[in-house]
Amino acid sequence: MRRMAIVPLYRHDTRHPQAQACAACEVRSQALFGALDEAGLDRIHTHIAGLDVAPDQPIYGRGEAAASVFTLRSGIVRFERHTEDGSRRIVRLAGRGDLIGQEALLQRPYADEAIACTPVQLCRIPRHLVDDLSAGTGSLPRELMLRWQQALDSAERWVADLSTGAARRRLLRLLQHLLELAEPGQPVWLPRREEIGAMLDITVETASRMVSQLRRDGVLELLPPRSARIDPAALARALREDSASVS
Amino acid sequence: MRRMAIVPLYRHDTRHPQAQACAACEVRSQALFGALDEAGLDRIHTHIAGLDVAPDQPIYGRGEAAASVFTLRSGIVRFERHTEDGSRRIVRLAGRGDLIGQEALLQRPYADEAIACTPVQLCRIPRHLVDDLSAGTGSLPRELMLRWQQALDSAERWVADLSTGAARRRLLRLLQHLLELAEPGQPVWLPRREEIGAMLDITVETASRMVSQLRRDGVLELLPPRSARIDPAALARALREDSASVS
DNA sequence: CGAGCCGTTGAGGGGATTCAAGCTCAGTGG
DNA sequence: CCACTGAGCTTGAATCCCCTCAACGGCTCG
Repeated sequence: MRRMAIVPLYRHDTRHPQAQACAACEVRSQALFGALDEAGLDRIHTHIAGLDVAPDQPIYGRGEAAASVFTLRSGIVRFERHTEDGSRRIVRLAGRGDLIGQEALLQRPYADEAIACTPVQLCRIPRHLVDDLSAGTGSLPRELMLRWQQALDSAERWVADLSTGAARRRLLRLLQHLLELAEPGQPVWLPRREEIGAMLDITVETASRMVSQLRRDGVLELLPPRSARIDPAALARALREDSASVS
Repeated sequence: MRRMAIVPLYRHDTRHPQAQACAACEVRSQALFGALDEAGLDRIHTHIAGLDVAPDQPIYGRGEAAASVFTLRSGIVRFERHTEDGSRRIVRLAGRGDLIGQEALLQRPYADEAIACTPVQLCRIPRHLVDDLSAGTGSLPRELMLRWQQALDSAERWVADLSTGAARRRLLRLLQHLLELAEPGQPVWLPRREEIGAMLDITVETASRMVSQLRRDGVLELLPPRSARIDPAALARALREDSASVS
């Protein structure tokens, strides 16, 4: 049901292996433990598990007892909620360097369902490890609050940008967002039409029509297995024209 | 433009007046400084300003340099964002006991525009006061993270509940939300139709039609100056029937 | 009392949904 | 090798919900 294989991390002799692995981490500068100095890293004696999660596999579920937070090393994760009538809505995305499942630090159950959109690599950080490091006088608490603020900002942007206006504009904004999440130069991940529907609260048919239309408009070029090349200039132009027609 | 009159707070001789005022605060149990014990309160030597803000008056604006956080003692506050094309969207509400403007603690500009919906009473807490109190070994940092998580949850619910589905259902969900924000037994605050529009991304006309319809259905009873009595049972029934018709 | 804001209601048009059919493509098994 | 299948995507046609435009009444306030 869930793939949580523990992958081997880089090891070294002179310092604690976990500290070595974290010091060598390619997202350390943006990730949570970027806040730790070398001495702080050396205090990491708890095992941090590296996980790979395949697309559409859950990382955790809403309501589950939360014992760990995760740093997203690569890939894209979506957060879903279900409404009482059974329909589902994607409320936010997370990308490289983001911290997810922070509820764990408060001994709260996870608030959303977190599911991998693309192949995902993450680091599972046990709650007590963060607790121990926070107890000191370091900058970790502030760093954590910063992540929370980032998540809050992301959720509010989801309301203002992706849940407002006509379907075409919502899709254009989504493309902008996906462009930011993608590795520079690489093609962007393009969600399934059904996923686009759950993100923008539109039907698969409408999502399909809008994507096709943007393809014809030269904003988008489909690269069949769930990705696309986006022309940023054409995207910006489309957004401008769209605004103009309204006002 | 903004009313920020400093109202006198209760004073006493034996302890620092601010500690006295906070200890006597009627929302202390839910508010931020509820986390402080008596000793902690005694360390509050900085002046905390009590403010009254009239409806539709801003508390702070997006992008403003943020020097203070606020505890909402009574009333309802809305958070707004503007999209590039000029339209505005309400992305979240805050009620009694909520902490607002937490970005200030991170030395970040305010992320949204915060505006009073009803007459609002709040406590303005300077950033350094929180910094000083956090430096100790108290539970304040954890308490702050809890507020952030609450805000995040509120924003995500805004996406899942108030930005999803048909207009009627969105309004029903909004009424539920307003019911939770109201003082028990008191009539709920009913936003202007234009505000309902900005909350649910519908037009004033649609908002008006839906409100009138719910009034005829007995869910709602208008109490003209911006408030209403809601029949919780009828509301629940309406939501159930609405779900049934979809599935 | 007129001006302006707010709320309501109607009529018409447009955009999204619904229902339906057909397409591509990967995987499976004869 | 190729029919068969099912999932995902696309497109069309009809319907419906919401938006747009418009007019009007109640209310407050200068």
